[in-house]
Amino acid sequence: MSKKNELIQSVKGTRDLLPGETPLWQRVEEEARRVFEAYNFREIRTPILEQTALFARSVGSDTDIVTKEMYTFEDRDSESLTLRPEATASVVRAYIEHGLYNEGGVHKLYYFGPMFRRERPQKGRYRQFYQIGAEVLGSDHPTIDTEVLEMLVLLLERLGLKEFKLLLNSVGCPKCRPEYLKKLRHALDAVKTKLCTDCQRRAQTNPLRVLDCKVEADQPVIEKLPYILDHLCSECRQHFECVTGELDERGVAYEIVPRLVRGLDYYTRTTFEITSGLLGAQNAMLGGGRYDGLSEMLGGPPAPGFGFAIGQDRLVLTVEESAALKMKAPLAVYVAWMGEAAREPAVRLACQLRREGISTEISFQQMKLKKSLGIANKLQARHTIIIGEEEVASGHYQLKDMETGEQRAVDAVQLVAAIKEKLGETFQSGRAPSSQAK
RNA sequence: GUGAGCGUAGCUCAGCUGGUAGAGCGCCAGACUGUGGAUCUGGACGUCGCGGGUUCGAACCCCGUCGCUCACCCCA
Repeated sequence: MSKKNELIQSVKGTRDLLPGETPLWQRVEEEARRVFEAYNFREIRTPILEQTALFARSVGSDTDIVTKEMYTFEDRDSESLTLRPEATASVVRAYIEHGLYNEGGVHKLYYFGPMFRRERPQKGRYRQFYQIGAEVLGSDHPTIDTEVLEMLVLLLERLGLKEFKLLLNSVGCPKCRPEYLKKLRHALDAVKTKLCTDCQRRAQTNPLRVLDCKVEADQPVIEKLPYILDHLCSECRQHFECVTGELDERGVAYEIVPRLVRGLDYYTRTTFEITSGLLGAQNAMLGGGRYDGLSEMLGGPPAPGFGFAIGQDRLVLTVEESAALKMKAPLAVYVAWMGEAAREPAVRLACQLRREGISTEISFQQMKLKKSLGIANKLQARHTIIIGEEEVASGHYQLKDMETGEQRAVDAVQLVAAIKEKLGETFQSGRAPSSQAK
């Protein structure tokens, strides 16, 4: 039990996004929406809470996520529930549950939202973290893979990112992978003793991960291990060649990394990751791939899928680091009033401005003009409207441009129009231009 | 779950070999009865993370604990 008066702080691995940083988050979300919708994706919102079995069956009951990272608890009726660790399973669940496949064609869906994984927090990794993801359900055509990758690269470019790499691999399918794994295990048995202790353990638990080892001394050994790319069945090989061929056609740069491994069980064929050097140890900014058997695993009809998840926390970090976006949240108008006679006209004017969508601040108590201007300055207001006894009497208010310091008397009746004109088209909303609808 | 580093004012940090706290920024007020951003002057704000130990005396040394950060594992 916590002591009285003890400070209560946010749960470990969760954090508050303060107004200083939310503009950047909004910017990223707006750009994602715009790009996704340009590719004809539509938003889906699924619950944060799901039955535990959903993740056990899709992500894989032996994966780290399921065995030790999920927030799982018993509901009052002793049903086991879990805070979603990822969203692909939920999207596929919804697709099946509502029979979207009956509509025919492919479904292109995107989502935003928080995910939960109980790991030790570090840079770019949180227990509540945010993903922006998209899924295409209903076809295994390689062009889908390509189109989605093209879309992702466009999004990153739109956000001003330069330092990123698209890493590509194929992990085969249930037809070719088991055989490959057998070969890999066999090869590992022969060289195991030359590897680091971590890899010796991985050779048992998850042989694919050995390929991903970063220990310098292990590299010569790892390079001689068989890669799955050389052991794909003909269908998987053809699919992969199609994807890379079309990426070339579209001018999307990529790097084939035969050692790229994903941690979720449901992946088949194409897998990929986009990394950024600006991120520290957790350099995977987003990842995804194809999951052709997932729908069946969840009791649905055959419905091949391809998707990705962007780590929004990490994306925001790189956008910050690359300093491509300077966010300002300028206020359009500050209304300064002095004297009781000015109060009502000032309040009425502020209301009018706000109804026009012009961001406006007004003090709720009377103060010296000097003080008001100080506040207007701190809020970075573009304009200050000064209303005192004289202004009320004459019906002309002082309109001051805070940047230039210029000031003139404007007829109160024409004030809103005058401000609109001064703000110009880009600032109709009174906020930065990023809020323009698509 | 494992390891390392760090917890001093709202923020960034200083504080020599132990003598009960300082700077810059920010904040508030004034110089300037209705004109901001500069300058100057003054002011408020600290259980030195918490608990225990050593000591005449602890922000400083020791032990424990909590928190944060980074890394491992794994992933977004």
